[in-house]
Amino acid sequence: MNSAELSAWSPWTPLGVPLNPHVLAETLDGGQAFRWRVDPNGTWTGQWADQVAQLRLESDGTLVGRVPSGSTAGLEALRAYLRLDTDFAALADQLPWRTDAHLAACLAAFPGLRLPRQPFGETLLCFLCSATKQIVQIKQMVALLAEKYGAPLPHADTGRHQLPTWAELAQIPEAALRGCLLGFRARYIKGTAAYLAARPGWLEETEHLPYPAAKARLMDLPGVGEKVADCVLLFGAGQLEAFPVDTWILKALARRYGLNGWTPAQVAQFGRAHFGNLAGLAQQYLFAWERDQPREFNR
DNA sequence: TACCAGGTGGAGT
DNA sequence: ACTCCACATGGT
Repeated sequence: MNSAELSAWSPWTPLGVPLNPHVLAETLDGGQAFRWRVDPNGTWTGQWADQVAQLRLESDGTLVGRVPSGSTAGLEALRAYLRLDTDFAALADQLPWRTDAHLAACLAAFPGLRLPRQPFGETLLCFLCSATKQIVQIKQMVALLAEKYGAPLPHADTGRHQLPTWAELAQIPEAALRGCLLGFRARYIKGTAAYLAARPGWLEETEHLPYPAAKARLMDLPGVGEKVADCVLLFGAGQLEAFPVDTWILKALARRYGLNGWTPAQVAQFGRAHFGNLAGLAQQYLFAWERDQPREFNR
């Protein structure tokens, strides 16, 4: 990054939430979002919609952020993205950690973990890319989609792009999508783009439906099953009751709760019953903790 | 080299 | 309703 780029940012602004580096990394780069990168100095740069922002931790643990200097609405967009008006510590305190020692350990391991509110359509796109892929690989696919097919960002320093909109995706041949390392997921994305193109307003309506109705509608999309629908609603619509069951959650519940051999549907039902209406928040702690275990204890 | 990855959809029981 | 498996491709 050169000095001209540096001067294009607003001053660093305290955001009022204490964090540690581990939790910040888990929040931005732990499988919720796929468009944040950290430089060797510990400064994170991330993008969503037509926004770009930077985050870093002061030595006292204060989270500070900045946005492009010409972007007047940028700081408010960053606050909304991070849900700074939501007290996640208070929400976590409502989880049944007092009677669940493992959950208590997960909460203690990631103090201040939050669930950013990502753009709904982008969240759908990212999790359509996610099937049987590692997080680093999902990031790569998403980066290629933005680079090759997304509009340049306003206020951007060199080379930053938005993700392509669903209308734009509908115009891209499936073979071209496969050029973004999407593999068989290209067909799902193409099919979803066609479905949405034929139904103006469908996605916006779905975003604001109650959880069960929204989930049912999302599952009409090709490539969207229970898990992807729950991720889209948890990370892209703020539906904290959504409880995505992926391979890590299957492992976590088998090992830490004795649910060996349970199917994803059974685990999902257990999650709702045991963790309650904030099950999705509990899920994120369990997911983070499980992935954090040393490999030799984690296969 | 095998096995795994923030799964889904379709075919065959 | 449940089980099995193809689907692409890179990481570990």
